[in-house]
Amino acid sequence: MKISELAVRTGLSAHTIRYYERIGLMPPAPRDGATHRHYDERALNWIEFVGRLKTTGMPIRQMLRYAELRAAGPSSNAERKALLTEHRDAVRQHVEELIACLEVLDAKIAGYDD
Amino acid sequence: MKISELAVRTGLSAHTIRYYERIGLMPPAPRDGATHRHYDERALNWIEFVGRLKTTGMPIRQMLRYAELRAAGPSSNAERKALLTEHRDAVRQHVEELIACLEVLDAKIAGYDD
DNA sequence: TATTGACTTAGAGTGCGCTCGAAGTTGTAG
DNA sequence: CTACAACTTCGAGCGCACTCTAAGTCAATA
Repeated sequence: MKISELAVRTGLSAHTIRYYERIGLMPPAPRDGATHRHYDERALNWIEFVGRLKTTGMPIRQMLRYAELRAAGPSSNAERKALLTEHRDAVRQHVEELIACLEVLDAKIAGYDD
Repeated sequence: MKISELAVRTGLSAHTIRYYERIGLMPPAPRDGATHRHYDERALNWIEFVGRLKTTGMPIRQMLRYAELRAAGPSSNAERKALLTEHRDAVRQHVEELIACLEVLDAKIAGYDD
């Protein structure tokens, strides 16, 4: 697919997709006759996964590390797993924090009914 | 207390506390003889609450709106409650999203054991 | 074949939330 | 009384993650 289609399907702008490639967050896209980028489903899946990392608060620096490991092939599996595990644990902790904040918010909101 | 003590007790820097005052996120602190700021427990509580709003992803713009309502006194209670309720609902939704992402992460991590 | 719209690059600009530096003033400890 | 640490203001600078502009190239349609 063309970059415009990928943009629509991921909800990103074509600008942002090129930016991701430029910084190394996406592998260089193959070109139609050395000019226009074209993408397959794998690229779509990757962007969707990156989106989840982003939603869960992973900074781009760390995503770049993961992308680098991915590009290095299966030999990096152990390190990739470690990276994701560490991130998952951080996310779990953050969720706990948010739930605690929700209780404070609920109490504050209830307080306005006095 | 002095700004340095408030800084220690909130985990913010004195720079950041002054910045919060400058942008209107904190009411202007009373001064010791028109010079040094001094704070009471109420200021500490406010910063802690602002910290929870921050943790839960509220942008400063919206905090400013809340701070403004707070400064306006009890007549703004209804609007303050509405603002917090809206925010709480957004946080709840975000927590749901994070939990969904956690499932994806768990699956991905488990996949490395194949 | 001519036009139009989507693509390309390089680089500048934006908004957020601080964070720091400089230069000067004040309050306390010795 | 002196030294010095902590305070003050103002404004510049920073890191992040885009976001946009300009100027040019390419491809499909009328």
